[in-house]
Amino acid sequence: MSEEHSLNFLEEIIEEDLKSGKYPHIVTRFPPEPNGYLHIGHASSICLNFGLTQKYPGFTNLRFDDTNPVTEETEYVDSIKEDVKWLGFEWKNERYASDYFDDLYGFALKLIDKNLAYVDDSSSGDMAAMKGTPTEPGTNSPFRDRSVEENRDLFTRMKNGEFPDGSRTLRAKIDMAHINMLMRDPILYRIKHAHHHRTGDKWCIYPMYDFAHGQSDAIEEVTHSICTLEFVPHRELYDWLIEKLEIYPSHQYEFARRNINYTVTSKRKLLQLVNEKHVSGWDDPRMPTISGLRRRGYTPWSIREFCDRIGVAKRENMVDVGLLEFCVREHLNRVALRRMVVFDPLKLVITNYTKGEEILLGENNPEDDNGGEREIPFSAELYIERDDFMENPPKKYFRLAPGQLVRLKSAYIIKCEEVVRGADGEITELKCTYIPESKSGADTSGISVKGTLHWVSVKHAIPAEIRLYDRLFRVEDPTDEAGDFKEYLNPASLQVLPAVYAEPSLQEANLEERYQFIRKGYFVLDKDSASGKLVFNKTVGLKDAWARETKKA
RNA sequence: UGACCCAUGGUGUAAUGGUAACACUACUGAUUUUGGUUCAGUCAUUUAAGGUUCGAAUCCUUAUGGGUCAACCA
Repeated sequence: MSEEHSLNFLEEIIEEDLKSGKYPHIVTRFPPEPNGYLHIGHASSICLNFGLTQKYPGFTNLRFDDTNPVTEETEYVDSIKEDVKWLGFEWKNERYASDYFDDLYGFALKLIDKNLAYVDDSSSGDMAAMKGTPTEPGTNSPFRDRSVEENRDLFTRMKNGEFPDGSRTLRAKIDMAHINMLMRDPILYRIKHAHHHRTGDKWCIYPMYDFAHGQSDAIEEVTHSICTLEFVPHRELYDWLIEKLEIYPSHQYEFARRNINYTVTSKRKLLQLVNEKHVSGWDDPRMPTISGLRRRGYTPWSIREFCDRIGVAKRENMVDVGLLEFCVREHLNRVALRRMVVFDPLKLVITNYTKGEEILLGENNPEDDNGGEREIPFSAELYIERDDFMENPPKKYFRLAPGQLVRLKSAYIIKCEEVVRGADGEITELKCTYIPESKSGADTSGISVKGTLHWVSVKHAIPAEIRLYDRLFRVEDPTDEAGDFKEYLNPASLQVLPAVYAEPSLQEANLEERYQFIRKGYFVLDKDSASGKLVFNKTVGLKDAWARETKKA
């Protein structure tokens, strides 16, 4: 897809490692926690991890980081697998941190035996107090010097369920004065009498992230464990545990997560939007989730292309959503079937058209020579877009106006002869004449016009519902604003047009196909459609030079 | 007030001591039976100040700015 641009910093590291013979092949993993749906930010990580092993010898595992049973659910596991597949990637092994709970338990025992871990009876409040601050050292827990035997006994009993939640933890014995807060005797295991989505009620103690992630990497012999920047301070602990446990030396590398403007990419915040019904669900087409983007009409290719274009680096960033839109337009322009749909109808009668009706042919896609054509019924009574007519047009307006010529797409050139008004002065109808020799594809009129309009025959039009979307938030970075991020939701992010007029070929619309409603934008059928009821989502609009022009004036 | 990470056009990424490049956006213009597409063009002395060097976006120092770290979350 994308050939030879320069290497990102991870590719440089990997090429170095491969060249030096440090590894014969590489192993990466994509490690989501199944506590929410994947979003566009995850797509970067997915494309990175899977992309690396497409480019270099090796493979990528899908590993669920399911160490916190109270927030994790099978529903999320299923959605994550579906999304990764839909994006076009295949994992070598499907693994779960919970697959390794027995190994992890053994690792904990090993640390205890090496006198590098201890059971602490302190409350979380006490532990926080003893932790110190980034500028002040912490103090040792009074339970820090228990004997190996006592620690073993207590930890075993923790596992056996003899103690209530929160009463004890297993901590690494490192250094309470360490400059890195994470090295101040981090918690390794905590007691949670909770049902786990995979291990059921087998365990009542669960490992913390730091005691599961790196160890799982080591078990799978992951060579390059890639995560986001906020884990940089964890790397020291990651390395310490691997060293003390004497397990496979996986290495952690960090890159900057991708932020996109006018949205949020935090599973916590997205969950709030879902739970508080600000959106219809995780797959609401306004959501930056993979499932939302899919329903919105984004293609896997466009998302991969987007991730490819924004690249990988270590600096904070805010990517313009306009680039995502560019990527999807780029793809849809190549594949979308052209169709005509009138959103806001104005009736147009061709007074000199006496043939009754005829079938015209329109190309499915001008970008595709093999795209074929579809039939479009034409008659004397048509609908055009209300804002494609102006009684007193400004300069450079080359749509329809009294006395002005315009082409009807794939049909004839017409001229506006008369404006008909209703009782309240509202324009109700346009009377036009057409030029019979100007038929599309067989034009012998010699007339050239500036404007081309889409239209639909009144008698043949079929109804459809259209859902238009705008950005979910009014501000670029809702998280950066004062107050709650939800105060910045865009109240006009969804606009429903319950009954537009579509050309009849759209009767055959299906979920897989992408459509360009000519001069309107790209659309995709929504799953809410039923037989006899078409519902379309707007994926993204066309670039609109005229709108820019009018805005300037 | 500590430690760590980062700093290149409006945005995102290149340039690995030797002419600041590519893409998006924006703006010009050409083409066009979608005001779409396509094509051509325009838009930066690299946060600042010193230093090393024949030569610095790149190396060093300091400053400034931004981010991260005190969850029994990941």
